[in-house]
Amino acid sequence: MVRVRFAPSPTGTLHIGGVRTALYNYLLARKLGGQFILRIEDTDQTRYVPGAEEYIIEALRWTGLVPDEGVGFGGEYGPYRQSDRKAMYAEYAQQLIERGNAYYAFDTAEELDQQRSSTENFIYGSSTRMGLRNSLALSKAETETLLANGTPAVIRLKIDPGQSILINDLIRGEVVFQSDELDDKVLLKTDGMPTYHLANIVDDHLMKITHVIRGEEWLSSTAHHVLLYRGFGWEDTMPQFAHLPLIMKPEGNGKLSKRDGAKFGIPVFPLAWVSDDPEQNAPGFRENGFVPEAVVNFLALLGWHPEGEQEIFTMDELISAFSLEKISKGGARFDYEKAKWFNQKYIQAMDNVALANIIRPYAESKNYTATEDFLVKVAELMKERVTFVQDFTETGYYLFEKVRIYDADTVAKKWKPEVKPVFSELTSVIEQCSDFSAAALEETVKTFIHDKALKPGDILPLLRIALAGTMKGPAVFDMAAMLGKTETVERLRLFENV
RNA sequence: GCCUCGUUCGUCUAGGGGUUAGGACGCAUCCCUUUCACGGAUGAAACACGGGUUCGAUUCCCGUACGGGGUACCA
Repeated sequence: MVRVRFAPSPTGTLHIGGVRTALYNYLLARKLGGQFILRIEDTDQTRYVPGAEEYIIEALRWTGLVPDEGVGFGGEYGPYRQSDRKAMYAEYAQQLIERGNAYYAFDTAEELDQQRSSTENFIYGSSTRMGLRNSLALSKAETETLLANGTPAVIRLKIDPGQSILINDLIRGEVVFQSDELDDKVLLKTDGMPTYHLANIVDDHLMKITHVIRGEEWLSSTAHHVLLYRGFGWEDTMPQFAHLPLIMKPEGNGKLSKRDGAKFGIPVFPLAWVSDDPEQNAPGFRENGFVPEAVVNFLALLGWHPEGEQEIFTMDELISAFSLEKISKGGARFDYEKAKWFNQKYIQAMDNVALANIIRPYAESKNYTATEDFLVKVAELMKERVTFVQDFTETGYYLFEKVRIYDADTVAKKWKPEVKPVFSELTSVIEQCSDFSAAALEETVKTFIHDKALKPGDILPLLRIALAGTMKGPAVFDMAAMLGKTETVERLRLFENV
C-alpha cells in the first residue's frame, strides 16, 4: 500500500512550488491506489504564523488535492500536527541514546558560533566532538550532574566516520555521501521540540510512509535521514526518496521565492494571503482570475512530462499518465505566459453554464443585474477572448452597462458628416425590427447598407463602437441580439448624440 | 570554501550512438473574419565547452565552465 505525505510548515503561505510537491504526491497516491496524507510540521515555534494551517488546507481544497488523512481530514495515524506529537519525539530520541546512536550536547549557541568562525569548515562530528561539551566527551558523572541541574541540552545524532551512505533516489539515481562530511545533527532542541530531521523520520515511520517526494533542498540531508532509519533499526521499511527539481525565478538566478510575486508582478501563491501586516500581503492565482484546473495542469507540466505531445490534461489523465521516472532533474523556470495560456484554454473549453456560475460573483460585486440566461450568453460570446475570469466583466463590461468611452480613432475615421443621417435612419430601421435575432438583424442591416450603396466598412464599425465603444469584441449582431432591442436602440441614440 | 545535484530553441520540454533534433508557450508573417479573439498555415529559434570511447557522438565516460541546493537548536 502506497502512502505519501505532503508536509508543509505553517510559516505563512504555501508557495506554488509547495503546491506542485503536493500535486506530485497526490498523483502518485491516486495512480497507485494509495493514501495522500497532510502533516503539519510546526516544530519551530518561533516561526508559527496564525492562519497558515487554514490557508494550506484551503489551498489544497481549491486545487482539488484533498488529503485522505491529516490535519482536518482525520485518519488512524494521528495526530498529524507535529506539535501535538511532541512527547513521543523525546522518547524516540532517548531510545537512540540508549542504542548508542545519539548523545547529549551542552554547547551554547555562542560557543558554536565561535567554533564556526575560528575553525574553517567546522563540523560538529567525529573529528571535533571530543573537544566539545557533550556526553561523549564528558564523564558520565559530569553529564549526569549537568542534566540534573537542568542545564540546557540538545540531543545529537552520533555519526560514525568511514561510512558511505548510498541513496537510491527515484528521480536522480544513486547519490553517495561520506559520513565524515556529515555533522552530528541536532535531533531534539533545548525546548524539547524535535528538529525536522527527527520528527520527519519518526513520523514517516509511524505513519507507514512508503515514498518521500519532496523538494531538492532536502537532498543533502537525506544521508542523515538514512542514518536515522539505521539508528532506529528501521532500515528495512525505510521509504523511497524522490527529490524534485526546484522552480526557478522567471528571470535572473535562484529559486522562486515568495518575494518574487511582488518583484515580477505575478502570483506565486495559490490563494491570496491577507494578514494584519500589509507588507506580507500577496495576490494568488485564484484572485488573479485563474481556474484551479489550469493551475494544476500548468504546475504538473513544470518539471514533468509524460510520453506524447499532449499538453492539456484533466486530473484523471494526469493520474493515469503520472510516473516519478518522467520528472526532470533540472530546475524549471516559472513561465507566467504559459500559465496564462493554460487558463485561457481551460476557460475556452468550459461549459457556458459552468462559466456563468464563475462570472456571477464578479457581476454581483459590480452590482450588475444579470439573469442566468444572460450570463450564459456572456460566457458564450466572450470565452474565446478572455484570459482571466474577471475579463468577462472587465474587458467585457459593455455587455453589462452603457459604453464608457468610444474609441477615438475609429470615431474620427468613420463618423463622417455624411453618414450621420444614414446612421439615424438605420437606427429607426433597427427599431422597427420584429425579429431581433442576430441572423435577422444582420440580414436587415446588410440589406440597408446595400440599398444605400454603402460598404459594410462604413457602417459596421460604427455600430460596434456605439454598442461596445471598442473595436474589440464579439460579433456586432450577436451583441445587439443579446442586449435586446431597447438597449441596442438606446445605445445607438446615445452614440449619435455624442 | 566544502558537500551535492543539474545543463537540448528566450521559456517548458521530447528524443537518444547514425534524426531534416520533435512538440508547446512566446514572437513574426499569412489565411479565415470588413472588429478582436478563436482556429489554420508558415517562419526565426537549441543539443554549454574541451578531451576521450567509437567507423560515427547531441546521446556514453572524464574534466572545465556555468547554474541550483545544502552547509542552523529553520523547515
